[in-house]
Amino acid sequence: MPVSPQDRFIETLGLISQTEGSPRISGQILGCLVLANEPLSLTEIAERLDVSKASVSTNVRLLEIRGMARREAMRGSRQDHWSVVENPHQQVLATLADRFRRNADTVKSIAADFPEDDGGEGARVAGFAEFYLRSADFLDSWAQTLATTDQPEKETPPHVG
Amino acid sequence: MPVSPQDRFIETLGLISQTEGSPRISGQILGCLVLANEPLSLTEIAERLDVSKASVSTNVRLLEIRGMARREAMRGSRQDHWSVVENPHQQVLATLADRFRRNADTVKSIAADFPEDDGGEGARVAGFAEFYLRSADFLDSWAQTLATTDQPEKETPPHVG
DNA sequence: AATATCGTTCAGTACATATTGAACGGTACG
DNA sequence: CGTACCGTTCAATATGTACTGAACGATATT
Repeated sequence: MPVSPQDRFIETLGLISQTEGSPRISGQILGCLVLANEPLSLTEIAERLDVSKASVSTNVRLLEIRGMARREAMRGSRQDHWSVVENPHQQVLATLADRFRRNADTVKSIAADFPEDDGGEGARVAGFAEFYLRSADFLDSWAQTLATTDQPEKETPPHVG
Repeated sequence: MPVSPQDRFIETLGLISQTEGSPRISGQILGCLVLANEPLSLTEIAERLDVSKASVSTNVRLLEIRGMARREAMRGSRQDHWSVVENPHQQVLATLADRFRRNADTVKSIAADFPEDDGGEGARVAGFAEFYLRSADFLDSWAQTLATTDQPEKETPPHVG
């Protein structure tokens, strides 16, 4: 009994998610939404993945925080429905950039506490901070690239904002 | 009793490492090596961080695999000594690029298994694969940037190789 | 206003893995 | 050839957290 391409995609995204330090389920949910191409209810997702609704509730909101999923109200239904945003990766890169920027701030303030005659310790720490800062900038420009390049694949540019 | 900037730097790198899904100790070791600016023995690292030598052994080799640390033989000592490489971040970015490339391959092969009349499912999956592939390229170019820009900060370009 | 239908929260469990102490193998020294 | 010194490996433990079932609160319908 070979597994379907759909299941393999979902499972793969779950594994990738886990490798990157996120809950496996969040990746699986993402795959689910990508395949569906239409808003899915919390119950539908839970049944599709065979997990509890509590997990779906928690993790779909995690995706929302990361800017990858969006909650939508469906006409004629009291249930919340969820779908992927236009450029899910763009959003997650921006989030990642924020994290790097925070890292930069933290390390930079530490670097400032080193005395002058520290034999270069403070300078090396500051170098780390600079890396995080430049990384954040780089990630942002990358996200920008995705925004412009992925757009044409949609037939109707949504002109968001 | 305020903690020293050194300790805060080490602890911060440990936290960041943990956030990114790696063992905390590996980040702490990295911080240790950065501050030291000279090769440190396994025992020295273990005592500095107050952790077991077993952990240091395992995690310093993890840093080695990621290309951030290098094992060095010190004249007159039977002990292995460890130091950070010139551009630790450059190496880790390249490693990350490899991972993305593997993700791209995996997802791409899954996308190929979708039938023609799948309502666009296969195309969306392929879009994911393309993102991973382009991400890998982006990471590589980023690493390249670091290689050229970080070099001047050293007074004597080591001319490794 | 009462009831039903949601989504969320919370305590508890299960699970993965980071970390450790002790045993092991290998290599240089006497 | 035995001994001491390293680094690694392995089984066991500790720790963090993903996940679940059940209780809760809120909202819409009747």
